Amino acid sequence: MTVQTPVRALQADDPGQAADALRAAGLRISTARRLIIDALFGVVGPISAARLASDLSLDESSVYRNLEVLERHGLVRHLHLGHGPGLYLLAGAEEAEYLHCERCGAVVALPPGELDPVRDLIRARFGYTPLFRHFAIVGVCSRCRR
Amino acid sequence: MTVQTPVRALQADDPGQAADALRAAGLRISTARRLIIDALFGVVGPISAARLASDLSLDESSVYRNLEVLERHGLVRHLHLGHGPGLYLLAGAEEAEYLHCERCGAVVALPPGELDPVRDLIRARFGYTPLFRHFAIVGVCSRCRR
DNA sequence: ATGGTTGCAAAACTTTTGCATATCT
DNA sequence: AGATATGCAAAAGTTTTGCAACCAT
Repeated sequence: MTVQTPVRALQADDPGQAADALRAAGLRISTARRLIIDALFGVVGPISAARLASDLSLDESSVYRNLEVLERHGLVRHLHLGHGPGLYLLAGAEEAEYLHCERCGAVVALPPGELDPVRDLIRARFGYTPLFRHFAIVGVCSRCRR
Repeated sequence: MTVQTPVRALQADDPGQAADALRAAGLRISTARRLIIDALFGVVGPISAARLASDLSLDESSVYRNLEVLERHGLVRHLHLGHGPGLYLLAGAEEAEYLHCERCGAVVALPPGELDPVRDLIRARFGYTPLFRHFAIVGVCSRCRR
């Protein structure tokens, strides 16, 4: 119901810029925070807090707290593919939206804009503007559909 | 990833029919089960297991187990509006799909078929068939969008 | 030095499971 | 009687919170 607004939308193309932006915002760059930032820049897709914690040997609570800070400052966002934990990824340029096959688990990241016709159609017909950014579109891919 | 298939799709227009159908399927009609069925027929929209348990003075585990049985037999389904607990409702004729405003919490139930053009558009462009039945479309309603 | 951060522990929240008892047929 | 369902307790999975110790600035 309540949507957190970023304190200020930071942006970064690499871990160094991210750290600088955070420092400029008055935040510290602890070892854990740097590890998490590096991991997010180094990983391919969205990743769970549990996996980050395990990969980086950090406490999950610390990972969640860091992700929350990074998210509040606009460097990170998270999404839900369906059931299971939230998945975190860098915010910014590539604001992909996701399709998720609930049969085989396949995930397709759509470049921004690809879903605009869908959004327009739903807005025109129902007066709702869907935000597929936070909750993926769940369905079945063509292969699983037989 | 795994989708439970109903043992056999039962159908019922009232609590009595539901009970008969369950009995015919070899299940018992306990007090708790009858209460839950009655409540689902008596309530307006989707309802959480916790609310059912509290309203009916039943244990939550019993409610979840009953809902799982009813769901497996095709009398009940559940959906997710976003964060928060799953919401249960009668399956059957009115297989509505839902729009959910994440600002104000408004929920709109769309009659079956209303989203078909959207489904077709997504299938045509991306080779995915969205199933908006289990995960609602989350977005902002026109009023909240200003 | 001081205040932000960390790990650990515990709790909150949703859902599942084990088990002994009670209930339905 | 016999199988099924119930309540209670506990656990699993995800996320949040309290707190003392620690570390970045």
